[in-house]
Amino acid sequence: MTDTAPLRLFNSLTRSVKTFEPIMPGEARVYSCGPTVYNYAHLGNLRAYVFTDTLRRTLLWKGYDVTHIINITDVGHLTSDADAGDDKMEAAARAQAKSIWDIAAHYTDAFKGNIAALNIIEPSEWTVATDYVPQMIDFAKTIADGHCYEIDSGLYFDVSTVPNYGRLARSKDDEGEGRIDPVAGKRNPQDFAIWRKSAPGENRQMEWDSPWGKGAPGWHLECSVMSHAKLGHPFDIHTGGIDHREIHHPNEIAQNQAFCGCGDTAAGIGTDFTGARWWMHNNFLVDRSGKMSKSKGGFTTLFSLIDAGVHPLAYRLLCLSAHYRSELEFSGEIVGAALTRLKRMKKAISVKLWKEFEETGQDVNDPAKFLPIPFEKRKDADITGVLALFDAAISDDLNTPKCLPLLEEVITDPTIENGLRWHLIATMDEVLGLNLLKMDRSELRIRPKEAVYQADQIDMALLQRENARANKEYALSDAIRDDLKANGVEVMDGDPLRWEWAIRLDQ
RNA sequence: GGCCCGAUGGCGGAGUGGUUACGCAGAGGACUGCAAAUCCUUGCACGCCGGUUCGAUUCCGGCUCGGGCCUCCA
Repeated sequence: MTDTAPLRLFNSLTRSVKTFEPIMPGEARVYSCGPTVYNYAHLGNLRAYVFTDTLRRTLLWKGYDVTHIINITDVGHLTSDADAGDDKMEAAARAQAKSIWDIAAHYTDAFKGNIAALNIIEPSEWTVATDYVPQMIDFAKTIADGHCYEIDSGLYFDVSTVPNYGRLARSKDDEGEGRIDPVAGKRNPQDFAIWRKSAPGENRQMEWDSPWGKGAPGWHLECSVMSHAKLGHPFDIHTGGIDHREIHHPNEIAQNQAFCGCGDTAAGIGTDFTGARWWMHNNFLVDRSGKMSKSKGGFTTLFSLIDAGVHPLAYRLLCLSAHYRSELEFSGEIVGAALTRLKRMKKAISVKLWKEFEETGQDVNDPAKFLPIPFEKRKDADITGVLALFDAAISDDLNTPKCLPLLEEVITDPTIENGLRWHLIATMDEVLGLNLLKMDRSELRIRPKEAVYQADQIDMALLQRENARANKEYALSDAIRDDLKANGVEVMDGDPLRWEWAIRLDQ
């Protein structure tokens, strides 16, 4: 932390960039709102975790000891409107005729698979909402008196009992002309459910006994409870999608204020108490019709990208090519451009590695050459100045789009000696997570689901073509190449990889 | 209806009061039997109207268009 630039981060509370100061020196405690596991994550959802991972990696890069929690929401999310709809999990279970627990397990596994495919570092711990129901009930008991009131549908939080409600959202108190009919009995339009009672005669797969009757916790409760249980309040940074800035996080803050009993200013904390010092929000992935969202349907998953022959890390690169606070456009063409960019980076590296091997006989895969420059030696090692620029860019509120050209410069600059080059790439890739050195280039060549040929068939055809070329039978060799091309295979004679899938990305 | 954000070259996307982002695509060249891949070179921009300024893509105001939130959402 002494030898790198001060880390400056945007805080949604103040809508400004400030130098990050941890509560405990050398430590950073981070909580990220995780997925509701009633369906597959779409690419827009995943952008949030690439952002969070960039934050995590940057903190590690700067020497912080990071504790990072991501929750899995397997209870409490409603399908629709003001607190009266189905639970999303229950609805999905019914639709698929499965146990709600099976639904949760299936989509949780799928999500974790996506996380791994994107080279996102696993959190220190995944917290699962249903594991914390007793703690949620305890939390609710603590705040019930003085902050909550009971009506037929459940226990509600009265937002007028905490100071400065909604300041994160910058919302106004006058509600205008909402599109949703208010729930009968609520004191304020913004009041939200802490505990939702099961309706009489309703048979839910997930319900618990509570002082307010059988039912399930409200969605906002879990994040307050799990962040408090795992990180303590206040912790350093709370992350989430920008949509949470308006409802979920203000509600979480209100709960935290009520639980802490500390009102707006907690003694000894030195800042307005919200439960976290920093609230950070990533912007949306959008397409021509607007933001991607689960409830809108027709979304793109990482799985469908892979089926089209796009490596997940191309999507990661796409995310890194824009600032996390900017909207990012998505289309097949756009992610295809990112894939091309990633493949070129990988190729430049692997070609240089191979040349180095031919010249010096050094093991191409020697792990020692791929080690990042130790934190305390980064300044000395940075004879090119490029590492300082990289540090400045990432320290400027995680400006990854500015980092990428610096990485590309390190990869291609002929004046950088290879030994240093590998260490510089490894050092930068600690933050960017593109797995540039250890992964083999051929791993980026993903067979599209619709592909006709198998790899061994292609090898066979290329062998025949080589024979034809050796005999100067160019009509035959060209015919083989044309056939491959017609079936989505590009022949690349001058490339050690020899051939590549042609990616067809519509839309 | 209320609140908020954005508008950069063909596409994506940084940034800046006066000098290159960068990537993808395109063009030219090298290489190749011809291509592809790769390498080199290269053209292309700051929504509209006013204002401030010696000078604005960058600051201010208005307009137009697009998007988000107000309901579950990353």
